[in-house]
Amino acid sequence: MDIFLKTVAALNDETRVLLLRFIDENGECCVCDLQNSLDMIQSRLSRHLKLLKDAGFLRVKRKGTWAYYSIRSPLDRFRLEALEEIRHLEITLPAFKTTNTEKGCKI
Amino acid sequence: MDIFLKTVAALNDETRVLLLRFIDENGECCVCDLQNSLDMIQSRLSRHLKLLKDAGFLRVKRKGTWAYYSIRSPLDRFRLEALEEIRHLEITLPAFKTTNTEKGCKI
DNA sequence: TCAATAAATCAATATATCTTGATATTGTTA
DNA sequence: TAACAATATCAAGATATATTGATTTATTGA
Repeated sequence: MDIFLKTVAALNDETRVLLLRFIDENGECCVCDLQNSLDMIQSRLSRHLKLLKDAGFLRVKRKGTWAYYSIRSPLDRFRLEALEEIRHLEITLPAFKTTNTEKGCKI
Repeated sequence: MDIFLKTVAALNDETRVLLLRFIDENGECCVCDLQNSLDMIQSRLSRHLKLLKDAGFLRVKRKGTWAYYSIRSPLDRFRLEALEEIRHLEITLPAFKTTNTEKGCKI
């Protein structure tokens, strides 16, 4: 029950649905790119990314000070169905905006 | 997005997950039977049943003053997957307790 | 029509979640 | 080691959701 509720709670927020969809479409993103692209402040992003990670939707890879978030794979059946549902939502996604390319943030 | 969030929000509560599971296992239930079986007060039940109905999980049939709730059918893919997930949760369900059989509450 | 019953709704309070700005942590580089 | 940058965590206030008891609505039967 607890794990199910945690999974469902992670989906129950517009910001997190947008994050899932954005990362699903754009692939691995570092937090700073998400900040740029989605125009959210860093603490807000960090919180939601942690929730999505703890609920089994995302994984993190660290390279130096950067954290790269991507859709966890493989996803179990229910989480995959949820993601599939999100893929079909009518959402206008903002464009991917990166910075710091010189320094190596974008892979 | 709104419908998806409404669907997910309906799942995001222990009481409602229990209700779905109970009605799924026992079939059509009237509110008074749910009160008896789940030991919940009526206003609380009524609220959660409405939420589940509005989110597309339940339907209501009225007979006189009684309201019989059952799993809506057919369910779309995502709701069905959610229900399937709930079917596999380890929950100790209380026994079905009915009253008023003489009067016609239990069909 | 009136009383009784089932269910829905409302109002108040309690609890949980989200947002923000500030601070802490971690890793990099000079 | 010190300064800096990216990310995570914390604390406070704002917003949303859940619970309860009281009230309302709808239906039945005397």
